[in-house]
Amino acid sequence: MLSQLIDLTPVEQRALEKLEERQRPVRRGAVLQRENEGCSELYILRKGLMMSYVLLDDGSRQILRFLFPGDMLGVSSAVYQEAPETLAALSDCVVCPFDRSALSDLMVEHPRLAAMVLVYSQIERVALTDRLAALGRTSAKARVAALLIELRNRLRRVDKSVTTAFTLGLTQEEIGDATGLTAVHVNRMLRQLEEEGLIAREAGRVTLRDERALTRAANYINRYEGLDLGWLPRTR
Amino acid sequence: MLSQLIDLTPVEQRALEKLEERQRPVRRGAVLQRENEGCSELYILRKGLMMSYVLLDDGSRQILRFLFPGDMLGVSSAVYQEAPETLAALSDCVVCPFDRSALSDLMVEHPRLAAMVLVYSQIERVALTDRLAALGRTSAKARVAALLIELRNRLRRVDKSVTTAFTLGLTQEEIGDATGLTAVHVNRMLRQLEEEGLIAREAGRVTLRDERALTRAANYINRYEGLDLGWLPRTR
DNA sequence: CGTCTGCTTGAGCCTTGTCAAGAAACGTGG
DNA sequence: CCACGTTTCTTGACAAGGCTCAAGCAGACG
Repeated sequence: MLSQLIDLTPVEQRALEKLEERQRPVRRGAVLQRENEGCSELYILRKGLMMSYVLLDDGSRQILRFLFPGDMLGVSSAVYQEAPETLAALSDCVVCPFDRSALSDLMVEHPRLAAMVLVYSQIERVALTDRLAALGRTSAKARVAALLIELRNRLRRVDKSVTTAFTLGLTQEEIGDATGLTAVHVNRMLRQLEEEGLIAREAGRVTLRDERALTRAANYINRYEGLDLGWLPRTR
Repeated sequence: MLSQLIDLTPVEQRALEKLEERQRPVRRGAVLQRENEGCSELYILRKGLMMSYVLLDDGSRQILRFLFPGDMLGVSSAVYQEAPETLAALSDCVVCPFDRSALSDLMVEHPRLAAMVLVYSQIERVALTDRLAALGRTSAKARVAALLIELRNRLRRVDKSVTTAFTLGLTQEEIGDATGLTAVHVNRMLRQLEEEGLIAREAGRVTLRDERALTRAANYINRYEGLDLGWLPRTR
């Protein structure tokens, strides 16, 4: 992920690889980090699909973000005594845990990587504000459409062969928890998108049939494009 | 802001002050940075209240964040060729503009300040996820209550004399654009909170009368507390 | 003094949620 | 490979929270 945005020097590459020295498998459904529990580790997701979520006290869940291979997990938790969100695996995953001190060392020794971590966290921030605007100001149909496009785009970053069809490894309840809807209503929206010819569905796979109309319905922006990183520090 | 979280060395303090060398007044209602326009400057807000928002293509607005003295503005815009959000002044303000390269220099020369910028952006991120959960999963009343508490808490960070009463310099339409509601419904919710004795209102001032009940109704968490910054790099 | 912006309130509607029940898919142990 | 239990999907009927439209009012400001 970090390495996809700029060309790294061999030294920087080695520093990043050092973060990924250790590997840990995580079973589907397992929780890597629980909200309100202490935790001083960060992770890089190597394989699989994860999510972060919070539980409200009426028991409802808000999924904050889906996490893909290459993503850095738990940065926000590292800043707090107790994790502000739960990290859970949606499929069998592999993560590379590393200590907060490793992040600290990285920032001292590789300012350009430090800047990249900041850039990365800003991309994530803007993606979150997009979702905030979606939940605050768009219809149920638009939110579901936006979720589908976003999932496809992020899958494509990992696997270039993904084009318009993909397996969405999510239940409709999970889609609802991400978009602020009920599972029942998600079902209705998917059906509606299907009836209108915007998507097709079969056996857990979704095909985006009219991407233009879908993007328009969703008012979606790909936040991994349009970056300007020319101002980053030079390599030491 | 950055300086409130940890003790800085004199050298670090001077580096921060350098960012605030220049000052620029911004009139109430003025726009400092417009969505989709180029922009290579960042700012530190010195005085006044600002907001960041996006406009959707049906013309509706989502306010993303309110900005208080000490906040760093435009970090996310610095990462993109075009600003992802608009920055506008809600009252007469003073900002200190500085160039992206100054941020870059800071990260090279003061790793601990670089880490603080990252910490700061993570606090903001978590506050955004709280709002995401509020919009996705809580009632109109809870959202309005959460906004009131958050405003009070952030005002108090700037001015310790603020306790339970404060002037909220927002129209009900702005509250609506922040909480994903219409101005009309915000009005009804404020009235309801008042009738239930949770708040009092007079002439633009709000008093939190039953903070415990309000916090419970809002399920609000103060994200400027509970930090753990022991792992930050040592000063060089 | 007139205009404009913001606040307030009511009536009716619409999007989304709730509840319920059956069908389909999935996973597991025998 | 089958049988069973469990999860997930689907659909309908109904309820409700929040939106729209509309109108009156109050205060700010030129």
